[in-house]
Amino acid sequence: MSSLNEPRWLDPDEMAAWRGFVTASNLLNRRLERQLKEDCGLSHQQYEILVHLSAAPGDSLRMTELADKLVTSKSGLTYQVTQLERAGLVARRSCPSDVRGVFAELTDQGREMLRQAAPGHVALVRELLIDVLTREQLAVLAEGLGEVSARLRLDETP
Amino acid sequence: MSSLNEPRWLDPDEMAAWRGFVTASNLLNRRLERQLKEDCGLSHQQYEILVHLSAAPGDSLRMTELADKLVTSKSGLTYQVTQLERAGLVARRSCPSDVRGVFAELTDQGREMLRQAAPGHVALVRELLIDVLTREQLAVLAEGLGEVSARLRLDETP
DNA sequence: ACACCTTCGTTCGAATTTGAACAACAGGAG
DNA sequence: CTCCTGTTGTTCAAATTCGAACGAAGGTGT
Repeated sequence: MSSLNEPRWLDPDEMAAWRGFVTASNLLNRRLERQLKEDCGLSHQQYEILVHLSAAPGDSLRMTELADKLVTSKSGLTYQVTQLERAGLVARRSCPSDVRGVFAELTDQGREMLRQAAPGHVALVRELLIDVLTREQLAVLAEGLGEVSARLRLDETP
Repeated sequence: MSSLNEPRWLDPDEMAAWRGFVTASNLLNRRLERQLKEDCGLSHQQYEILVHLSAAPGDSLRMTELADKLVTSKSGLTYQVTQLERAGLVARRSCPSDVRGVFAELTDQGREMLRQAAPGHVALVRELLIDVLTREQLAVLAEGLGEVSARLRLDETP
């Protein structure tokens, strides 16, 4: 009876995992944000845009595709791409096969900015997360959170 | 030579862990945000404020202490507590031992809101994260990210 | 060709977040 | 006591975020 009406609360271990996840995520974001801003005047989100573009064929991606990779809203991406465009790091290019489509493309200046920003960022990610964990912990994290992400992606657009 | 100038980039396993962490975090936040907003009109941040208050002795915490637990800025907390105060879920109380101090205290209405909101929230956290992972994965996550959080806390205020 | 439904990216207003600046106070060294 | 340094919470302007609404275009079935 009670098991049907009462929710299954988190036991101490589960709670520790959940709180650890939330707290680590917040603290990390905060720290990376600060470092990137001071170091090269970029927000973490802007940095990630550059990263995803540089990893894409032709250093360019459709707006929607990029928004999906970043896990952000379309309007949020529109805003940030506009900012990066003003800074000369990204350019918009219209899509040949679809008049509605817009490509965000990394400029030479954007590539150079990324080349300059990446080392410090990666070093910090390493110091704060990667090098704190063992190889086994990293593997578990990758597999577990990969699965979590995959399932979340599926629920999004069924 | 090059090892001194070239940063240690992330190998595929490390990258998978890092991307998994960032992506899962974003997707989860997004999803929880949506659910809480629809379900009871609260943001995730506001919900967490209620949670931390209800877990504190006397259902109340100093503003600074609460901001630390939430991992947010003091000004951000001031804003959100004001919102919750307007909604009648939280009340401000001045501190007896320190004139500058302000306690945020959970009201009866706030307790009731939390009682109503918690089941749905916990169920979703379970569905999207906890129940997706094995007991071992959860343990690794708790320990690993707990350590990451602990180290980040130390750097914050040296 | 036509209606119909979906997709694309942007715009808009509202809500939120942040860091810096601030005033008021606490606490300790001298 | 008196300066000096650090803390506390708020205010402020600026930047960012989101969802809903939108116009425009793609794609499909008839």
